[in-house]
Amino acid sequence: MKTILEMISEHLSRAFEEAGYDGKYGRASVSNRPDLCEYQCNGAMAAAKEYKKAPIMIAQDVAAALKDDEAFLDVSAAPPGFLNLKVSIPFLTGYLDKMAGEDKFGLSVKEEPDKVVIDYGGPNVAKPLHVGHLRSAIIGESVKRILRYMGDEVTGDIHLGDWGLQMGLIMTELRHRQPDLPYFDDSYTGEYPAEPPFTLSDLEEIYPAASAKSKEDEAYKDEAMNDTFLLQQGNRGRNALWKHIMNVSLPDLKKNYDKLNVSFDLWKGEADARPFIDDLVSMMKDKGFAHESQGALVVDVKEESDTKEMPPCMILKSDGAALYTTTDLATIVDRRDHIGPNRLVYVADKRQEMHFMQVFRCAKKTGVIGDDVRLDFLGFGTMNGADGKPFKTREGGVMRLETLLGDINEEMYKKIKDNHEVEEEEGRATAAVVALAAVKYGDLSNQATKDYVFDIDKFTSFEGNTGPYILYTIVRIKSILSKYTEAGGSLEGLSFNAETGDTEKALMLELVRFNQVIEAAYEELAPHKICAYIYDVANAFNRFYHETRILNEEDKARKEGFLKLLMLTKDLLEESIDILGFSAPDKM
RNA sequence: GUCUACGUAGCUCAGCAGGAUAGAGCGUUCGCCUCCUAAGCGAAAGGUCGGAGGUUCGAAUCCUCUCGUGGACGCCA
Repeated sequence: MKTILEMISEHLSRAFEEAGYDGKYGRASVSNRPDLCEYQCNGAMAAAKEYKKAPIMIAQDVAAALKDDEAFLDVSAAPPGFLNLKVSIPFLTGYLDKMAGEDKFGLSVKEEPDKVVIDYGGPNVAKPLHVGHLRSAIIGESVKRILRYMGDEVTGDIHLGDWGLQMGLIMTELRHRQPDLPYFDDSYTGEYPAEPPFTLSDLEEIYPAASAKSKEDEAYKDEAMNDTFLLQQGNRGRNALWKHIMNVSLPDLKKNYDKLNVSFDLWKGEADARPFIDDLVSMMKDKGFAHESQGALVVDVKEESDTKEMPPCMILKSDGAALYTTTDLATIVDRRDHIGPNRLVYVADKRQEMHFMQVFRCAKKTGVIGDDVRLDFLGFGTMNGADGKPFKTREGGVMRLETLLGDINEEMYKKIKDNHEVEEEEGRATAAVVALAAVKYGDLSNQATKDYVFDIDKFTSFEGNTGPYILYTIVRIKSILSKYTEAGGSLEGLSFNAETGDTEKALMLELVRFNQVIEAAYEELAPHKICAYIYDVANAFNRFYHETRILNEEDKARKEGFLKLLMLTKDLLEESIDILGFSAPDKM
């Protein structure tokens, strides 16, 4: 169904035409002066030029044409040429009725859905998830859900970092520690042990140690690069070791993403792109796209319109090894052949923008992917601490995700316990739900592309524009509804009030915005628009709640009208937070 | 150096296909629980929208310049 603005615009367009003007000027928008009106149209001022007529005259003509329109309670022209509109209750409740009766509140889903692969998460195996991985997971998950909600067929792929220098670093460090392991003996032909030569916590300690050494010790780094190269060349021992690393690391990653309510359809990684690399490179050579430059194999991706230097896209390093552009391109081949998407969305740190621009251009230029496939890069900013610098623990180290979530869960649990008596188990479960909402909403309510401040104190205070505020609103509504049904009331067959109070109508006016908000969030891949919206809805509800005694209302029909409104508000908020990737408890 | 993003209240951020008095939250001050969860609601104070030009009837929003901050600029990912 159409958005409420589209419907109002249709009425306006008809009125413009009736008054002798072009209907294109009849575009409505939500009022920015709620004290004067609910919706407004500024078309008369734009039309003034074409018709060489004072805008106020045009506005008056249109207002006159709308005089008997039942959609409006009040239409007036205001200088210099605004059209101020108030909608009628039947028009509003008619729209709400349709919303309540239709799937997805009447959202017009895509008639021709796209087949989309969204690439997000991107954790490196063998490294614990830390706060830096939070954004890609949270934003990617929400964007995936937004795309799906609009009807697209979406595949989420975690795209593990499982094939780069980091693997070589781990192997090198391991070799230094345990030189006798058979994996490093190229003459060894027997079966390798089934048990990995390390535990998860070993791995988590090995990588940072190796990484630090490689930065100081040139020879050490060369060794790591050699191990990486051997791995990529199919060296038997290195590959057996690689399997161990994966087997130890993946279950832990899954566990952590589960806790975040983030899930992937595909757990592929850079390593899975490997089978496609050779053909890809040959093709680029054969067709003359790739050429040798400073020892490396590159594809030029400069374009006439470029205002800046655009370095060529590097396909192979001078030592012949593949690098991340190679695996990203090969991954596109994999996705093209096995999924056949017409859109690819990458959610990664915005510092990688140049890289993806090169990959996209190279893919299109070399025909790896057709021109009809849309390639999008959604870059997000850095998560900073309260001091405005990249987020660190108090000791200055990298904070593990588990630690962070654990801390917030604990704070949350205390808060719940202070609020009312709860069973330990129930309180803990609620705490986890609310804490996750706090973290996710805190991230998603900011524009993804900007850096944002991750302030633990702010997240544990839970006041104002926060996830817990949204949940609290939902919980309030749930509580009222369940009180009503427990007392024997039925929520079937209720209808909206034909006469409303101010805050009641204000809430209705928020609810009807749903469709256009979701569409905007979809178009711009902008979850923060949904956050801003549900915050407005929650505010409107809480104002209504504070001045309305719902269950004590004596007029039965009126009470039922309130309850109908509550149900729709609750459903809409719950569906919205589901799109954002979190959920509400029954109590808090 | 080149390119790029951003600069809005003390702090953290919305708003930007131009529109009428620039909005929230936190913090500060003051009210509101005999009533459906006070993680709430109401009110006050706080801004020359970095600066300067320009386009326009009208600019936080579009253009140019300028200052400041962050980021990216071929063998890491």
